[in-house]
Amino acid sequence: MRKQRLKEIEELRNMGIEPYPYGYDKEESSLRIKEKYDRELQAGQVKDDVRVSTAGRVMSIRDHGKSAFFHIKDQDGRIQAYIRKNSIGPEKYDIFKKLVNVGDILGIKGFPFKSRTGELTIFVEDFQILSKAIRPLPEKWHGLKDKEIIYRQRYVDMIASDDSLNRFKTRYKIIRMIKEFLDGRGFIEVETPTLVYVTGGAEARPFVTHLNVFDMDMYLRIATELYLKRYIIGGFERVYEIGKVFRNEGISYKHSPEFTSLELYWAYADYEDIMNLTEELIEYVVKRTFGTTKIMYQGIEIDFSRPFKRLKMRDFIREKLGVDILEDSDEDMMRVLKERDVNVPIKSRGHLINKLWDLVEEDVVQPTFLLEHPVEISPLAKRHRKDPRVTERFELIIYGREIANAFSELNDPVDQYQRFLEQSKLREAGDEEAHMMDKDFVRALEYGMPPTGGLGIGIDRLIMFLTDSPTIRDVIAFPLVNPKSLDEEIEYGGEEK
RNA sequence: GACCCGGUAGCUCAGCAGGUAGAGCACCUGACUUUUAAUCAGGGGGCCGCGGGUUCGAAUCCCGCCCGGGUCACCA
Repeated sequence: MRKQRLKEIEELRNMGIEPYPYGYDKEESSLRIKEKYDRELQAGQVKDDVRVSTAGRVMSIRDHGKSAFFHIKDQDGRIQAYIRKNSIGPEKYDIFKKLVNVGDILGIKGFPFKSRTGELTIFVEDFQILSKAIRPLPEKWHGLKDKEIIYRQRYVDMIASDDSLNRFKTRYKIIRMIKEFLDGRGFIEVETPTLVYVTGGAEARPFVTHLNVFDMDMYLRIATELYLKRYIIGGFERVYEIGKVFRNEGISYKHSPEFTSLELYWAYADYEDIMNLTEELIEYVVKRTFGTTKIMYQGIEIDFSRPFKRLKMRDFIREKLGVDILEDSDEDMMRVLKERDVNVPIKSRGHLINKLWDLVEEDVVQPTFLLEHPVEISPLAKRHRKDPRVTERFELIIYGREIANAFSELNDPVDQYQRFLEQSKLREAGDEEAHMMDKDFVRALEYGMPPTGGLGIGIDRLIMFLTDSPTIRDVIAFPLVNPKSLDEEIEYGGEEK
């Protein structure tokens, strides 16, 4: 088929038609044209006192001999066009019939009318080939189902599936809404390094790279936290960054080695303030994107209206499993785990608590703030002012998944140094996910960081909910895939095969 | 990492009691001036994921590998 298309391109050039011209005067989108004329025209009615010009990819052609209907698709949707031999002239019509195929990019000019069946259509008076495709599109009815092609060649998926194209448009909108909200609250969007000397702000294995000028290993950031706090120390009071972070770990429906995080830091605020901000932010985004706070995710209705439920981690686990993570012994907790067939080597009390939580987290479906995690599992959070066994921390749980993590930030340099020290010991003992000692960050804290509340949101996971996507790969346009040997030979012209 | 399922035409899939590789869409040729999965007639198109084995003969059976999907485990 490629051979056939390459032949056609040659034919076009022989006729003096450039199959890859430089531009086109696209005046209106398919959507705009429909908005303008759809209501005013009745089926069969013609509006030939106006002219429209648009462009897009040919998605289907229904040839009737001396006339043809076809659809073109652009960023905003699809629109039908109608071309007729006696209107456009036999030469041009012949070019359309023989040298225009599904998949090509076409510019069309003409006037709007409504077909017998009532679909707004452009009566084509002139067209121009803007790009010849030499590969065929996927099947028009069943579309593209092969996940491998969907992820490896997302451009094909976007062409074939309006849902896919729209999903990434929605992603853009959601991120824009978040920025709009935060800007309105006086937050300043900043940038921090992606290449770092030491990683921190999360527990994760980093990607390692090498800097030639200093002949030293460097890392890709695993979080933006420690640099954003340096902004706060420097004098900024409300900052945020939306950006990629990298974690050299497994891939799953909710994990990607490269993902987008939002982190924000708010001086003089505590975790209560952050909690209020978080639910306002989420509600705002959902409402502005969908016009309602209720959306369906995988067949279940999720209501994002404020206030979100607040639930103390201790209370919830006690209620569900009958064990108290603050009062009961490790043995008691172990017993509960064993009763539920969880048999894992226990590394620490914190690990036990995490495992208990894993047993109950899927019971939390509607947006819920999980509060006051024990100190053992919250190394970066301040202790609770009323109960030193827990921290001023919350996670936002939706559909059993963590969407956000926040706390009153630790700003005591001595305490921070101690925690780094403990972490680096773990690191030396082989724990690749333990924090590295970040002496410059401790030094920065020594200059004094105001009391600060911080928030991290997994943007991709949030977008999964808002686009009803079952896996994170569906909301990352070009997800990481196994490179696989590029065995496809690409040949042009001449050669026989 | 363990287990399960899959990889056949550009796409969606059938074929798997071992015996010349199929359909629909797409493509090419022809007919058709309001179709929308247009219709009708004809035609071309395949390293059956890769490598090995069994066999007179393998898309089909056996072994290994690669790639993908799912479940569980690990991880947060």
